[in-house]
Amino acid sequence: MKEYVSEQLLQIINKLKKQQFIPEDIIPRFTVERTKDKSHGDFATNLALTLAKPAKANPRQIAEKIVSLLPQNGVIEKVEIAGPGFINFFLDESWLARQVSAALADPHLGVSRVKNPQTVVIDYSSPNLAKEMHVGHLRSTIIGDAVARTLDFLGHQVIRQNHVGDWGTQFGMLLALMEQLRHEGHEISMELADLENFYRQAKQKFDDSAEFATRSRQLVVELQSGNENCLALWQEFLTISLSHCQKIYDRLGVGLSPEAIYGESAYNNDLPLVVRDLEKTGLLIEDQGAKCVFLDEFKGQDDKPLPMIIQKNDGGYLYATTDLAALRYRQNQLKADRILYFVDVRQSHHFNHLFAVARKAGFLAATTEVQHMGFGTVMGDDGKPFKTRSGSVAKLADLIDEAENRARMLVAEKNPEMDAAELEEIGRVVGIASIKYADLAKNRSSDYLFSFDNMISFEGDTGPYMLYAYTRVASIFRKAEIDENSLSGEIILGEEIERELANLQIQFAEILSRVAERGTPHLLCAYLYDLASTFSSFYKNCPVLSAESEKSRNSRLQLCLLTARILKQGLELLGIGTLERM
RNA sequence: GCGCCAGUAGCUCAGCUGGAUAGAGCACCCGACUUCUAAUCGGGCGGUCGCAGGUUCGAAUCCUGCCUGGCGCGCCA
Repeated sequence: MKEYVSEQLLQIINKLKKQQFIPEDIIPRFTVERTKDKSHGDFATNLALTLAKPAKANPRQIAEKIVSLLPQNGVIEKVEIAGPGFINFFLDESWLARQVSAALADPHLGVSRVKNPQTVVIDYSSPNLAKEMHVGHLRSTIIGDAVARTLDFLGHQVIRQNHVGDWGTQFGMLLALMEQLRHEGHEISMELADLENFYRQAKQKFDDSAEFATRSRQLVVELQSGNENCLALWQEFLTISLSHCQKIYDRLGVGLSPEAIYGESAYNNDLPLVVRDLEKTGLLIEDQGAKCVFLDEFKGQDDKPLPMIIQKNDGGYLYATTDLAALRYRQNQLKADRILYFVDVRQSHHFNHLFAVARKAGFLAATTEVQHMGFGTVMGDDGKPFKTRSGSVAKLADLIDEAENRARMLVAEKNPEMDAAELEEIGRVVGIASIKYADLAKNRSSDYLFSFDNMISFEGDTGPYMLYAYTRVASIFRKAEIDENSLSGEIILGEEIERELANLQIQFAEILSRVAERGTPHLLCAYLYDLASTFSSFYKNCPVLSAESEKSRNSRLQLCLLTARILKQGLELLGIGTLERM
């Protein structure tokens, strides 16, 4: 209805131009916004204020003129002029009520699919397979996943790409260690159970033993030249490492499966083609033995253009080459209309550079959107990147364990009589919800402080609060023993809080499209929190099952039902599961 | 040195394309459970929006300068 109001105003602007009230060539930059203060109605526009200068008139008078030109309609019940010349719109209550009914009748909750679906490639998670997943992968994984789910829900064709680090020099020492251990008669899969430890061992040997280091380098060369034994060993390593990742994804409820895996090694054969294509465009320049691309827009020290090194002086390729190959593949093979990278914000320079080179080289169509959805660092209490108590990088598996344990203990405290199995299940869901909600609720691009105490607290704006709000609705329906599909009848918005709740419910669609556009799930979190807390007030003030009339009871049950559905759907888009009781 | 990002209540964070009296949560203080789960709700306390200029009818938001912190800057990813 925001669009509806904007539409009406645009027509009025045209009328004002015809009347020569304002000059023909003026394009007013006005906004229609939801108001913060209910006394200002549901929407407000600053149109009259922006027209004051071109019309050479008092904004309040202009506002009156605009209001007089507004057509009668069933959407807006009342219009007021306020302050310096704002126009406030009050939504018609019965219209609002009908919107609620319509959303309830729609399995898609009143959210329409986009008219022009895009093929959106989403690059997220992308862990380095040489090591275990750690806290640094958390944000990419869950924010990327939430955006992927949202785009999918809106009707886009989403292609998830897990650009795992499965290639490079570090694999030499890992393979060398595998080889050695096998030679000594160890069971490799056992040794790889703790990947982190395995990596440490390999690194240690690499640093300590010249012989081992030589063998490692040799294995890298063999691997890259396609030696079969070497590839088999490498494949074995990947299989185990990928299963570690999949375990984490499954625990976190992240929608990444082996199908999404398309790692660095997948582009090996494309790398020479990237060089070939770049040579054709004349962009490739040899500098100090390395093949580079220089763009004037990217300058380093001394105002000299910064190179993007495509091929090293020893013939080896770098991440820029792989990233270019990936862009090329996503454009040509996957037919992407839009490509999103959920990668640490510290790489923003690299991505800007990359995108510019790719455009210049013709790897990207002019219409293809490509965006680096950078995210900030997860910090510890000390304001430094989050570490464990022992000072090492926190493994995701350990983080999840701790969240689940803490959640289970708190749930047990609240429900001393709950049986172990249910406790386990609830602890699991609450623990994961806590981690994910705390992260997703923060603005993507800035750093944030990781705190178990804050996120698993059962008070305030937390994952557990959201889950709790949902269980309260669920319990009404359990108690009422009614089939939710049998509900019908008119929605009555008698109480202020009911009106507020309905008003929020019909905003779901516009929130989702903003999340999809900007890649910012925190907007959805804020919205759902708003919905949940408004529901809590409603729940307190408006008896549902014991409402004063059957009509009111029916109406309130429907408000409850829509709240529950939006909460469940919204949390699902965030990748957070719900519980029927807790 | 150059570039990017950040600085908002005691703490953690929102604040949309410049809009009305800068908002939440936590903490603290008061009040509310014979009634659908009090993991809740209502109220209070708390802010020179880093500083100084500028643009504007209007600036936390845009521009300039400065201060503080973080990050990045040729063959790692």
